[in-house]
Amino acid sequence: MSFKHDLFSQFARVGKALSNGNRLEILEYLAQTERSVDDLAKVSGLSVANTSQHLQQLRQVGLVTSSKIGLKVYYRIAGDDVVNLLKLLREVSERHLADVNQLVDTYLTVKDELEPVAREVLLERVKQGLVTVIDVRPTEEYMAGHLPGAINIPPDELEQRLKDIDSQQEVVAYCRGPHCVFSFNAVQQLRNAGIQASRLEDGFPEWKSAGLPVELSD
Amino acid sequence: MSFKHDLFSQFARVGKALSNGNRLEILEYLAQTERSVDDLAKVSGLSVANTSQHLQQLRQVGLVTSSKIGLKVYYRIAGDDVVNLLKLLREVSERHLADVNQLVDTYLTVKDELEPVAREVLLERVKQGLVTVIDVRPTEEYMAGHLPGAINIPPDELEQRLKDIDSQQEVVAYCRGPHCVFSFNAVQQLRNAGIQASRLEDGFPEWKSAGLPVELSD
DNA sequence: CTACTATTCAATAGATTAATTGAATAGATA
DNA sequence: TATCTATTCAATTAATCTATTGAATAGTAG
Repeated sequence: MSFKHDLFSQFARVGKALSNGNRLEILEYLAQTERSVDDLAKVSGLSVANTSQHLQQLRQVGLVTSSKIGLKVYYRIAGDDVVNLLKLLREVSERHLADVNQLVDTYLTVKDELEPVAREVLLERVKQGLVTVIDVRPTEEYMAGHLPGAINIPPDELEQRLKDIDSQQEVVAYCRGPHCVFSFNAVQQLRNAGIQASRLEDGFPEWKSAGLPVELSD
Repeated sequence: MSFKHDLFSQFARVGKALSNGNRLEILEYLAQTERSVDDLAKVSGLSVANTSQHLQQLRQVGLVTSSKIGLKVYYRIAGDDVVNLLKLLREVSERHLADVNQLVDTYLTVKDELEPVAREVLLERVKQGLVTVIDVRPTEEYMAGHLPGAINIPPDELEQRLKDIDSQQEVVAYCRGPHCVFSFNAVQQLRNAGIQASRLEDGFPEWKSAGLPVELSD
């Protein structure tokens, strides 16, 4: 039964692309916005050659696409289904791998108290002007797309900008994904400042891939 | 940033479990029903020791669970989320890997003509008694769970049982999953016999994990 | 044309993986 | 108790993977 064997081998190629932590990290960066190779090398901390090789592997199985503009080669995620696959991979890991929960519990100690906000609920409250949404990702990622009405406060600017935030209103923070530490820290800081704050359950890529409205900056 | 690194490494462990065709095949068998090690070795064509090692890898990342009953160790899929992950892995592969489409086109030449039936549509028509549903998997898999009202006709029995099928009624066939050849072949045979036949879009595991009703035989 | 930048290519060493083989173990049966 | 069965363990080989290094290539700018 060669067909069955060949077919599973093909599916396994995609699994293999997801079998390395550095590639998964690169995919998370690309889920925020397209980036060039050395841009990705910088944020991931890998060498340029190594980053390039990982990107080529991802491209070979169709998880990312690329195009050359001038000197630079820009890579981007191939589609929303890839974002969904990554989301499900994280969820399955979290549900079935004890080590993941242990890590989350160790590093994100505030997590249990946080009760993340669901996407649909947030959208309604944003429309009614009842909530301030802050995007705690780096500005370049915010610029490439963010939640409607969200204001951008990168992690290192939060402290000095606390005074600009309406302390009477509820604040919801989000960043790259459900395990991105930026939003956990932000919520912690906001609460310490006496502001009612909570975290969005997922990050920007999941919001976007769910087909919810997205705003661009130029 | 050790947390981020460690977390992606954990997710990568699950990816790694999905990075081998034989393991994916084993997971598909387990998605039908729980099975013992040498049972799986037989259906997959792998050696027992090799099968055992693959199963241990799957268990280590929580994709399957096991329990020993008497001499035998029975393995089963850890949850519906694992079935969904496999489904999405297949879909992403099919959408982004040209090789998959080429394989499907080569081996399942009838595919384009088939227009698979959607699950919800089928459920309605089954309730109204408008359609005969046949499960073309091996009997042991059928026994462990099948669509409501489906009759079991394993591939090698179809020819001799063609005369038992009401040729006035529409027939829908399904098997292990969207790429399982049994149902393609069955539809072909049925059509050649002048029966109006089509394929269910997915297989039994996807039906079950979608929360749709399932019937058991004893 | 030359120098520079961003990316890819090619070769390499060390680590990991898959499958095989044969032995070890746990539980059932005679 | 001795034997049989199902599974796991341990050791091995060949193949593959990751990251590093330095060179090659394509495009840009002076």
